[in-house]
Amino acid sequence: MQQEVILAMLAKEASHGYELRARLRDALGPLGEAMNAGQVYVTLTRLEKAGLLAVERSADDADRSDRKVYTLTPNGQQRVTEWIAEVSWPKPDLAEFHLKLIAAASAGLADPLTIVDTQRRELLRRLRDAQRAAMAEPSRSNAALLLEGIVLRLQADLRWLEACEKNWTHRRRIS
Amino acid sequence: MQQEVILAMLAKEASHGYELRARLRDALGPLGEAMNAGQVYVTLTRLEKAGLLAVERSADDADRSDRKVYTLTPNGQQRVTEWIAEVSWPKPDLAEFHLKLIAAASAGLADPLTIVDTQRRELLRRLRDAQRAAMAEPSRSNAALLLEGIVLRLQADLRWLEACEKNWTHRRRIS
DNA sequence: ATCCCCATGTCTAACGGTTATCCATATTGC
DNA sequence: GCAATATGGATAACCGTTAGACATGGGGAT
Repeated sequence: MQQEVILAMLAKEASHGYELRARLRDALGPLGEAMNAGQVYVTLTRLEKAGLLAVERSADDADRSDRKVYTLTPNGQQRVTEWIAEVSWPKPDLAEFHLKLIAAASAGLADPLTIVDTQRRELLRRLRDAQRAAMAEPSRSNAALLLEGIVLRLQADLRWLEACEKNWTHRRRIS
Repeated sequence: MQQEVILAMLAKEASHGYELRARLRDALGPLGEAMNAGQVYVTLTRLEKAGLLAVERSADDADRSDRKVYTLTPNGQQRVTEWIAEVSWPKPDLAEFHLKLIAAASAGLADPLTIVDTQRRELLRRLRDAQRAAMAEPSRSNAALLLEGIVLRLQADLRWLEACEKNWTHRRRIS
């Protein structure tokens, strides 16, 4: 959970930490299930220390003044604005699997083709799950859109596994 | 850099930390450029503390006995074996961008379609870079294979951006 | 010979994301 | 009434990453 996501959610309205988590889960659909509240609070605490948000005592829950409402500071607001204008994308994370194949082969630990095959089965299973989940969501909803991205990702990764299979098959022939 | 990758590389042969990094970089091609040695040493230290590898004083460099050679312990060997048999895949990481769009729209910070457009340009640039890099690598090499995966990934993500554009265009019409 | 740069090799503090678990209070269902 | 659940908060620890520091030796330029 990137810090800026939390800040951006607070740009709309101040919230309790728990409420923030609920809003994030709502936006993520099934993919937000695994998000735990501890994560949100850790991030909120760090952001507060950095002066990007402030804590107010809840006014709404008159009999529960121990409840915190988190709200952006001007610095926090500015950070959100900057973030919106920034362009970034997650770093590719295929290296671990790639290195697994290489290490397994070079150390004689396993047949890379077997590893690829097993992985393919898992990705196919995940693909089916994601497609099923997407169809269960309302059309054009936030969750459906995100799941669509996951589906496309998995399809691309499966194509890469095909390429891995070909590559390692060829190497096996050579050696 | 996942711990098990380090362990698996050591399954082939014991190495200096710096040597390990070189071997990893070799396997990753251009994508390994950013990997710094500090990262490897942090991981090696943690693994040593966990009893998965041991340190021996370098015998090869007779006049440089302060050099360390890292080698697997039996527990480390076992962990590698287990890892090879495990099936996992990186968690999807499209949520941050997705939430950026949602937050920007709901807090009135920016037009999601503008964000998508800007991001698309960036991904296209990265795609060209990756394709160019792939062509510069020897055919069927480790680096070429990994770059192929990156290319496929970027293509999938661009497709998702198309879907995002459609989705948010439709929402704009509705509201 | 001396100096500087680079390569090999090692180390470390800090940041940020994640996870598991704990605590507190109020509400709901049996 | 009691247990389970929901709302709300907190924290230690782990792990990957990053930036930067340090040490030694070799090679090239002066």
